[in-house]
Amino acid sequence: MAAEEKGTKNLTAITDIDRVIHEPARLLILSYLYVVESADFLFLLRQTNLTKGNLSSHLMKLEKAGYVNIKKKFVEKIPRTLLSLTKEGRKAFHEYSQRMKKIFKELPG
Amino acid sequence: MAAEEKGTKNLTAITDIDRVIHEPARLLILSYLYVVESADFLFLLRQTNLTKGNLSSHLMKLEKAGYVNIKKKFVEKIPRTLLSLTKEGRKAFHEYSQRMKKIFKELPG
DNA sequence: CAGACTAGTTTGCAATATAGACTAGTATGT
DNA sequence: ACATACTAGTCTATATTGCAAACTAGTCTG
Repeated sequence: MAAEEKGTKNLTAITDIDRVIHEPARLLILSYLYVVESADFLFLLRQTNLTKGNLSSHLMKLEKAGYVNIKKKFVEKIPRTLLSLTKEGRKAFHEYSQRMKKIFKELPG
Repeated sequence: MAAEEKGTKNLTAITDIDRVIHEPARLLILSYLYVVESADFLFLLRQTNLTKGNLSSHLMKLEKAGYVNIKKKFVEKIPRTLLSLTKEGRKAFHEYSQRMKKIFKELPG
C-alpha cells in the first residue's frame, strides 16, 4: 500500500454509506425495530420524540426502501399501525452497523 | 434500569449526533483532514470525488461551524486554498467518533 | 351531541446537497 | 500573437430532504 493511503484506506467506505439508514431519525427508528422486532406507531412516536408527520414520512421512506413492513389493522375499532423490519431491512441495518464500526475503528480518532 | 430499556439505553445518543459531521461528504473531508493535518482544495477534490461546487460548499459549512480553517495564498502566482482542522473541529470530530463507536458497540447488530 | 382524544396522512416550508455554469488567471502549442 | 487547455475555485440553480403544523377520519366520554 502506498504511504499516502496509510490510515485512509477505510475512508472510501464512507462514500458508500446507506443514506436511508444514515439519517439519525431513521437510525433511531431502525435501532428500536431491530431490538423489539415489532412496534406500533405510537410506541415509536413516544420513544423517538419525533412529531407524527415526521415519523410518518420517515416510515414511508423506510417502506419504500424495502426495509420496513407497515401493517395496518384494527384493534377493537381502533386503527393500529404495526411496524417491523423486513429481512432486507435487518440485513441492511446490520451491514450499515458493520460498516460504521469498521470506519471508526480504523480512524485514529 | 427498566426492562424495556434493555439494549436501547444508548439510543438517546443518536438524537444528539452532530449533523455537521454526520453528513457523509463532510465526514469524509474531516477524516482526511484529521489524518493529514493540512490539505489543499485539489487534494481533497481528488480524494473525495466530490464536484468542485459541492466540495466548496461543504468546506464553507465546516468553516461556518468553526471546524475548519480556510487559508488562501499564492504559490508562484497560482492561488492555493489550504484547509486544516481547527482545535474545535478536532475535538468535535473526536467526540463524534466516540459517540458513534459507542452507539454501534452497544447495538446488537 | 359537543368536546376531547386516538391515530395517523397530507401539505407546505425551510434547509441541504449536489452539479453545472461562470470567473479569473496561467501555461502551452502553433 | 492567439487560441486552447488547464488550474483553482465561486456562484447559482435545482432537486431532494427533513420537519412541523394543519387536516382527516373516526371513537370515546360527560
